[in-house]
Amino acid sequence: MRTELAELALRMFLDRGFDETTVDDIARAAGMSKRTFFRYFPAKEDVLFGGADDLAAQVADEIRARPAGEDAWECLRVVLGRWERRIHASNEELANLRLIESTPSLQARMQQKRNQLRGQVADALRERSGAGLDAFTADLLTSAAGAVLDAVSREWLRSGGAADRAALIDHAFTLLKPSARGPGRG
Amino acid sequence: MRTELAELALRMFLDRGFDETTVDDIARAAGMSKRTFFRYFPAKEDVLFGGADDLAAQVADEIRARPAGEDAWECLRVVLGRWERRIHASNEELANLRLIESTPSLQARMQQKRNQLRGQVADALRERSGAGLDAFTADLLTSAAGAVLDAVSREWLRSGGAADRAALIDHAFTLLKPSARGPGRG
DNA sequence: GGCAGTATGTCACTCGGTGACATTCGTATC
DNA sequence: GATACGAATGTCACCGAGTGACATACTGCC
Repeated sequence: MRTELAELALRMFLDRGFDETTVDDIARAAGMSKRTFFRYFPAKEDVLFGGADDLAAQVADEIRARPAGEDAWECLRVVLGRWERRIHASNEELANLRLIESTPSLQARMQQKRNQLRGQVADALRERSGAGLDAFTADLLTSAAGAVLDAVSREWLRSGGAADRAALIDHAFTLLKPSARGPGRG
Repeated sequence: MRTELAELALRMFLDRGFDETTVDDIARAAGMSKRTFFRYFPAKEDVLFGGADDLAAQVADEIRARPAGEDAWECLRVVLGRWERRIHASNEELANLRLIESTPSLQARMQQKRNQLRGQVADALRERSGAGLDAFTADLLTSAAGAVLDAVSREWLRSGGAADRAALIDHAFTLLKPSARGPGRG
């Protein structure tokens, strides 16, 4: 039900634009009232980010499942690389991303979701490595990883979907790999 | 006028909270109508980010003014370090940041502003170094720099304002310094 | 059949934001 | 000093996102 609603809404957004599509329009098209729509989704924007919370938990779990001795940055590269490949594999994702990128309120919601994810990942990263990783470093590394995904998404968008996301991610992670100094090992 | 309005609004936000303070409340307290408020600020959130646009332009200019031969990452570290020190020096900033961090819509607006800044900085970075920096790398470096500032802000907040921001920024920039491989020089 | 619980609809309301139009006010000009 | 003009402001009506309260189905269950 949530899924059907989400698909319908997405189609309407791509067709008319996000701001030009009223919640009432969506609800009517789905044969329900506006009030009911808001019982499925807390906000209009969330219709596009339905799976984000589950995803965050899943990613955090994958992080926790990595070997405790593994370098934190390497761990992020592996897990987020996999995630990225899983999520943005489909063709629809390009239109989807374009929609988000061209709609401020959607961009805002996306960043909020990503920040939640980042927090969970930072926690998972610290759990995984015992007391070997301070809060600041975990924050820094997850923020940097987010920056990588961000820049890659932008480049992918810029290339019209032609860019090799996996290669870009790999390259970016390599470029920003923390230089070993201080208690760097996680 | 904008400034007075901004100060009044901030006081009210800190006092009652952002969501609990109506635009009409602010306008009334300032002796004007709601409509007039919206002629000074395009949105309620913007009352806190009045200077952000000027600041972005200023930062971009500083970037452009750096020597063309300087390493891009070093350039970011210097300019953003200065900026950071200038902005967050005051005591009020702690309460301010706490307010933003605890209010989703303010956080969203802040990130939007920061992303605008990021874009301008990326452009400035590329202008500065002729054709020596591709769009993706500029995006990646500015995103990473943003990640640094983000993580530092969070740590500063976590420490209750006690942390040494300058030292943290320095440390973070050093940690994430791009390893020289490929056409790395900017 | 009656009963509880859940999904839904309806209604009224708040608040952020905007467009249209009237009004005021300071000021330059004749 | 009257006037005309433009900018700032107020008023009003409106839209759309959300929410709370309450009524009303539609289930399964005893």
